[in-house]
Amino acid sequence: MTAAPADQTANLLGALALAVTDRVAEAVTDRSGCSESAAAALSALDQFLDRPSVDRLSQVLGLSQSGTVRLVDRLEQDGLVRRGPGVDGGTTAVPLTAAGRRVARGLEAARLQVLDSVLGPLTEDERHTLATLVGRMLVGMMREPGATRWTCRMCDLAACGRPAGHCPLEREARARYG
Amino acid sequence: MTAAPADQTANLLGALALAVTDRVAEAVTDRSGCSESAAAALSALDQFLDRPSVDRLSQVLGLSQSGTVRLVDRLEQDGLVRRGPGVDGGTTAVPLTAAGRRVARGLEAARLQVLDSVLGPLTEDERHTLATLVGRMLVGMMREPGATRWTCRMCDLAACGRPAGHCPLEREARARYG
DNA sequence: AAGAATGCATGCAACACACATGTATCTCGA
DNA sequence: TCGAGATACATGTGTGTTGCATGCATTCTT
Repeated sequence: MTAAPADQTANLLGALALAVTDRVAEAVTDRSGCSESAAAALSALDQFLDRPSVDRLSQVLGLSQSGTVRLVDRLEQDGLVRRGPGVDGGTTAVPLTAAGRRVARGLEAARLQVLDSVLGPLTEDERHTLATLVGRMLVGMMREPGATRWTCRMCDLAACGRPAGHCPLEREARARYG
Repeated sequence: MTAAPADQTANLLGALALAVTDRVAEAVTDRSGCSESAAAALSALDQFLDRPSVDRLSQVLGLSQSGTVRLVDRLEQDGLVRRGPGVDGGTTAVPLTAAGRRVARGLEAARLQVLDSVLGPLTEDERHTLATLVGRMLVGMMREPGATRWTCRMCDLAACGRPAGHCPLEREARARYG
């Protein structure tokens, strides 16, 4: 048995990333009945933003401003969000409706369930090891805040452990930018 | 410091998968100047198939048959593939042109470069550990051959070590289906 | 108070994709 | 050898998602 090629790990990582992203997207869109970007928007609205504006949402999702407006149009038409007055007159807030929050929660659960099943073959110890390595890679991929889109869109804040300071990205961000 | 939540690993895995997929897609489309599915098609045509037919391509990419026909239209229009007679009169072969192969190779290199940089923070030992864990997860995600789309689309066969029998998916497939 | 900047909305267009259908070729049985 | 069914590719049509350019309202700066 000859040595594995140097790039095998890289290749496997790419395959896993693609496969996992596919499965999550499939589960999430099946569960919520809405498109991928709509799902990402709902997830973000459920978690990231206090009083989410259209503009902020466009940053999180990496969509253009007009694209985000259309997306919000669709979500509003489906009764998942409603537009309201923002903090000042120039902005519009986009809070979730009760139905929207329900869909968002379901979609997050579906995501975590898929991810959990992917981790199925690993022991507890191995998961811990994996978490460490993945955290380091994610930290390495960090960019300045507000660069393009959130690397963490679709993240589950509670699961991530961010409030308790367990999220490696959050910790790194604190260390870098205070 | 309280214990990390049980789902943290799952969440980190999801974040990494999304981030990696994003970066790869960005690099690949920047490099090749074509869409994501076009890039996947070029990669597949460069590697997976002996005498690729439209139908087979649609299976690999998980596109509908008509969608694949349009995709091939575009690729042909860009001079990246050319349609030719297939093995029998009913089929059409879609080999890469020289230009197409060049683009495909560049795109694969861009992909591996991104993945390699993601692995940057890890030591050699850690990469080895990661490869083992990722391989196990991928095997766990396997489905019957011909299910929907290839989990390995965009894979680099040489990097994967498939010819030498290093690819965990290939090994598992052999064990299962001979 | 005037001008610049910011944020949201809309007209318009492009792109990728799916569904339904049409057409050509192959396969198999009588 | 002929015809029925299967297979594979192509095309008409419609839809959903996105971006660009632009218009308009509000806020900030000087």
